[in-house]
Amino acid sequence: MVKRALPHGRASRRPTSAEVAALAGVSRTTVSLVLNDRGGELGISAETRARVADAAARLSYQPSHAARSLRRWRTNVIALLLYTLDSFYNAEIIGAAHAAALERGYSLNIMSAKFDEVQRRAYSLLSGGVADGVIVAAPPADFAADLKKLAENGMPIVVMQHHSPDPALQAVRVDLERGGYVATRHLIDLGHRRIAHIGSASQRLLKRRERSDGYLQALQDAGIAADPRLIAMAEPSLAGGFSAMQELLAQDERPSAVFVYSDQMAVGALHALRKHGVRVPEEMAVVGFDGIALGGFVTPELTTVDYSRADIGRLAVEAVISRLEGEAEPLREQVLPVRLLVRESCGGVRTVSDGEGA
Amino acid sequence: MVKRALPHGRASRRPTSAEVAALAGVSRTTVSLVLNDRGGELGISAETRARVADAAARLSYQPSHAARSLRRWRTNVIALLLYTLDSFYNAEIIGAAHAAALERGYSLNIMSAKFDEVQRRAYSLLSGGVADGVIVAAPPADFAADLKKLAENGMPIVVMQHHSPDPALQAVRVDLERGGYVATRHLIDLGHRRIAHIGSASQRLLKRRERSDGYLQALQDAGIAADPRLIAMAEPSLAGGFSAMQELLAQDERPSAVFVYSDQMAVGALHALRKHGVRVPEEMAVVGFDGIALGGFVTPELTTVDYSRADIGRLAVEAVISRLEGEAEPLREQVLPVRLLVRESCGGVRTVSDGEGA
DNA sequence: ATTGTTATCTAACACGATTTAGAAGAAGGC
DNA sequence: GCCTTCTTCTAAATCGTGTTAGATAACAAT
Repeated sequence: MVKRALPHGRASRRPTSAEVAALAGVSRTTVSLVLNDRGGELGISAETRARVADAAARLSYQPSHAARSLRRWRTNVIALLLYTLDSFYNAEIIGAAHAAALERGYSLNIMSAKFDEVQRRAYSLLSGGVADGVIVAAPPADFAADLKKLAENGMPIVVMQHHSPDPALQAVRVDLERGGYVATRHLIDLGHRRIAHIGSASQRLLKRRERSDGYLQALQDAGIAADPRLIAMAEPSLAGGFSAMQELLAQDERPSAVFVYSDQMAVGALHALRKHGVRVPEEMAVVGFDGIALGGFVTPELTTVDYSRADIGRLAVEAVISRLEGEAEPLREQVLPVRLLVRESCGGVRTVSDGEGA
Repeated sequence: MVKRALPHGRASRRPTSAEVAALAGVSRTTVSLVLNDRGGELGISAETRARVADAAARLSYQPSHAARSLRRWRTNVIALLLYTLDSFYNAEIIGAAHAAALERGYSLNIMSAKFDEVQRRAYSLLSGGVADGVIVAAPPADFAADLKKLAENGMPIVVMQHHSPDPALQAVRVDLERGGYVATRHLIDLGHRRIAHIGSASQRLLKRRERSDGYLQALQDAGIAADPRLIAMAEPSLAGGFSAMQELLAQDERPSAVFVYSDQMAVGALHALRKHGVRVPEEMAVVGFDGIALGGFVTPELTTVDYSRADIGRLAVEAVISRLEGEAEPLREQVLPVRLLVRESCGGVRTVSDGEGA
């Protein structure tokens, strides 16, 4: 055999199935059958199977991902598109998604989709077939249109946490409206009437404002008129929560309670309250959203709307895979429940909801 | 042309370069040359180029990632292996890395490498050629051995933040020893003698304990004997910092200051101090590490050792790409500086170091 | 001896792109 | 008219794998 010079841009030579075949003294077909565990049914003798497996191990052969997915039309990769990687809850979602994917023989490719340019790149990668399916958190309208195109080409796409922006996309979402409702209702039950809301400016891009809708509904059901001056929007970050709270505190007639879009913003808001000498919960009750670990490590400990991040990750992965393997009729939407986690910052009884406090 | 049934596991049909060629009335070769911007030099007329580009756009043609990387020996993907996705600073690293990669025409594939099984999977993916290069945060010894094999096969591998565990791997690291030294030295200069240290249990797996070494060196230089009872190790999390601090507070003779492995642990430690009624900084000075945003939103605001997360991400990506494109002799190691960011929790003067306080 | 059956393995094609080597035609110089 | 040169394009090989259709040999049944 002539040893050619290394072609083109290749730095080194990985072994191919042909080399394994040569070492084992069989054909490439046999190597492929054995290594894909189809040797038994297709009548490759146990002795040959062992010889092939041994040869592959000796060369530490690893099939080429590119060649395999070109031939198989399957990458066994699921893309996970996230907008922020700076939230504590993402780690739980990703961990559970990883475990679920691994169990079924898939890998996760996490992509950031924070900026427009990265979204365009993600779209071109995905339509180039870099993954078999996609899980995505709330996509803005223009990106959702791209994703819809992919879905129409047969790629399973699951929207995570939020409502699906389009019927072509499946959803594994959280009952955010109910979360907003329960949080606000809790504050009402504690006697508050002037209840403010800090929302996320990013919601402007989406059609629905799920948490805010729950807030407004709870006020309406209690016969309290919503006051637009009590609603502040800001970036969903620590700094955003901080500045939104400062805005609320600048008002003549301050609210006595506030429902905040996320725990992260709520931590920023708490810092603003301390800076202004406002005692929590005595002068201002605070309820956040998400149930992140950090909420238990601030003073006062943060009351929040909790839900299972792990279930989101796991169910989203399973939804993609069951579509890919055509196991069952896919569910168009799965809705996960929320629960109010009462700690210190709201001034209520310290429990884990489901209970019916005074 | 006969329309075949869709082969095998394929859900739908994406257009191929052959279809673009047919629509434009040219050969596949021409399509390839035009779409890869080699049409000019290789004498494809402007008129033909326009026709091909138009046909590709009309079909919204996207080259198959698998076929292209099979042929080119290049995926234009850089893998980014992270151990924790729950740290606030990761977002900055990833954001900067993304921007740098995009600018050079590469994409980032973020993989979690938190669990052994995921590490094995990551290794098999990488040796299957799923990416052209790898950026990884402190790999434990067994995984580092795998990475070394990849490096010896010619794959560029860059270790991020920490010392490289092996000379075969490049490093873009932070001067963690100096950070530990500066932080501890600051506490000494403020008059503290009993200075505790909360470290990360994960360091046990690594050869070096960089921050801790700086702490010990500073004590030694000041003629203070290190007291093993003043060193507590725990998981690098909020809860870990909380429990480590509780351990330190249980001692007969409490320290008057503590240098903590990370800001995240420090926030947990601050919560423990408040629970025990220990005033910060009056009764206990605290210095963290990393400079995450959260440190500015806790009470008291956290003094910390800061460094540029963005530079780490950017330089790591550039190191991988310059190896891939063979531009220059690669640097075996790049060391980024740290700076002490003095806020409230240490009781020192509020500045941004570089200054020489009293 | 022929035919059929079973067990085991292989030759050759296909996947979709890039690239090498060279073809076809026009233009120009003699 | 013949040779060279340039411009513009293409046929065919190639990357490493998976898969289809069929080869070969051994053995049994008739």
